[in-house]
Amino acid sequence: MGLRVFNTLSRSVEPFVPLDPAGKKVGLYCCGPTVHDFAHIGNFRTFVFADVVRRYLALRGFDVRHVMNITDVEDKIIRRVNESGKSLSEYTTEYEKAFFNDLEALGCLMPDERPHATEFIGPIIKLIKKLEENGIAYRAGDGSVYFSIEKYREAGNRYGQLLNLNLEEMRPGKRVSSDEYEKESIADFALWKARVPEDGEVFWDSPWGEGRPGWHIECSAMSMELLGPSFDLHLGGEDLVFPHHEDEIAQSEGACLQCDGRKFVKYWMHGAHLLVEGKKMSKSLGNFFTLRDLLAKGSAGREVRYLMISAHYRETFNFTLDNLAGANTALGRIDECAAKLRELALGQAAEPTTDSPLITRFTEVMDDDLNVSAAWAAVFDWVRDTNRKLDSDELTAGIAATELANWEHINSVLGIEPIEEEAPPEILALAEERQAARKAKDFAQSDQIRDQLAAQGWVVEDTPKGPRVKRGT
RNA sequence: GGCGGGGUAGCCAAGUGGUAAGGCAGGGCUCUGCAAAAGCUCUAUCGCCGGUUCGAUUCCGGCCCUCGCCUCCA
Repeated sequence: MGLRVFNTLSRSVEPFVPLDPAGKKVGLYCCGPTVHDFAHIGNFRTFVFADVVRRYLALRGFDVRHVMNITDVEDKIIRRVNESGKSLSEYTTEYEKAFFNDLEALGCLMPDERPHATEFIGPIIKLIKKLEENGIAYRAGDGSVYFSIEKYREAGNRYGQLLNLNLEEMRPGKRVSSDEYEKESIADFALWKARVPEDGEVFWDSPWGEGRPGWHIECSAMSMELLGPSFDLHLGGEDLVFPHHEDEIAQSEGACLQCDGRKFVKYWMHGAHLLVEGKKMSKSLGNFFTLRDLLAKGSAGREVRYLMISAHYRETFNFTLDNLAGANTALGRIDECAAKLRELALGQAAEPTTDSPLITRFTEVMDDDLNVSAAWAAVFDWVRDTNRKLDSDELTAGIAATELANWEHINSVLGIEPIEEEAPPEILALAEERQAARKAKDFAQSDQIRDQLAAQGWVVEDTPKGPRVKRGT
């Protein structure tokens, strides 16, 4: 059995078979952040999810090309740019930098491509022109260009592939009724927005005059430009299913760059949102967190990551500060176990044994639509089992090296950076001094030294083989 | 109003037609000069009510609660 994933297109779990005839290359696109502010932990759940997908595909032997776009032009950004008096790029660069810092702190691998919307104005225009040629895009009185869902349907396409849509029954929301765009139908969406005074200096020339791209078209243009008109995986948060992803399909398939029977995207995967303390994050509830908020409270990025991938990606996850505090303990057990194996292995190198229970079980549950919860259960069962063997001296250096390699193999997916720090000489000297005091049964002295070490952030453990010093409180 | 997820121990969270993984927190024990670490061990009848079944937490129906989407949104 190979990897199986839930595809939003079919609303079912399907075997994952890449488009590449050789079954090797996989194109993966994940809608990235809009850099108008610091991203919050809810945003990051999606990006960590994408990172796990990418890493697991790699472990499964696929050659993944991971693309994550940066939306660096849209309404909110333009408003803030005008308020701040900065230029567009001055403004967005700051948040983009913060975003990638946070992404790294969360143990995410850098996406292979990180395209900016503003760098793809050419391909965006080209795509809109194609839609115009196909009679699916039209110009409105205000100079903007819209996508006509009616024309798209008349051309034999289906609008509403990712969800059941009943446009006639749609309840017009506040935003729609107050909408002053001159579009023909309420469901139509902007491909190109004509320049208005509020846009300030943010605009580009186009065949339709000065303006800027609509939001949905950016992703269609960037993904197809970098991954081709038909690619394997498109990820994003569940809220993007409609309209963003549905519109991406419409634009891309409406442009007919893959009208040879292929689809724009073969598998759509959506990550569920997270709640904080059982509630939707909101500033007034005091449960709105960015990653830097949590780091400032003393959490480590890997603890946040662990929590984010402790639950299945399709389930709403309840993020609590209590559980975040416990993540440190849980990860510490893994560190501890790995550190003991490392000591025992004495630097001996080993290859992972793919038939080990740990790897077999891990792969089996991850193949089943990425059941990370079950994967963690496999990890912790392995930790307990390994500790037991360690305690009873059952492991040889060679086996320890292999077990360590096995863990590192699956950790290439979990992405939990080990915390390891060599104790500096003065700390080791103190530990030796304490050991001497213990030998002399001067426990008052040895305990005093232990407190001294603790004050400097080091914990000393007395094992049958002598004292061990490690980081801790 | 339409559509779609959920409700499993103090918290988080897997899973299954044959009485329930894992993590955190908590209790007991072993080890230890004391600790720490580690190990062992204890703590749930799976929202409510019916139905199907030899047997349901798992299937069906109803109800209650909760979350999301319905053109800002990860």
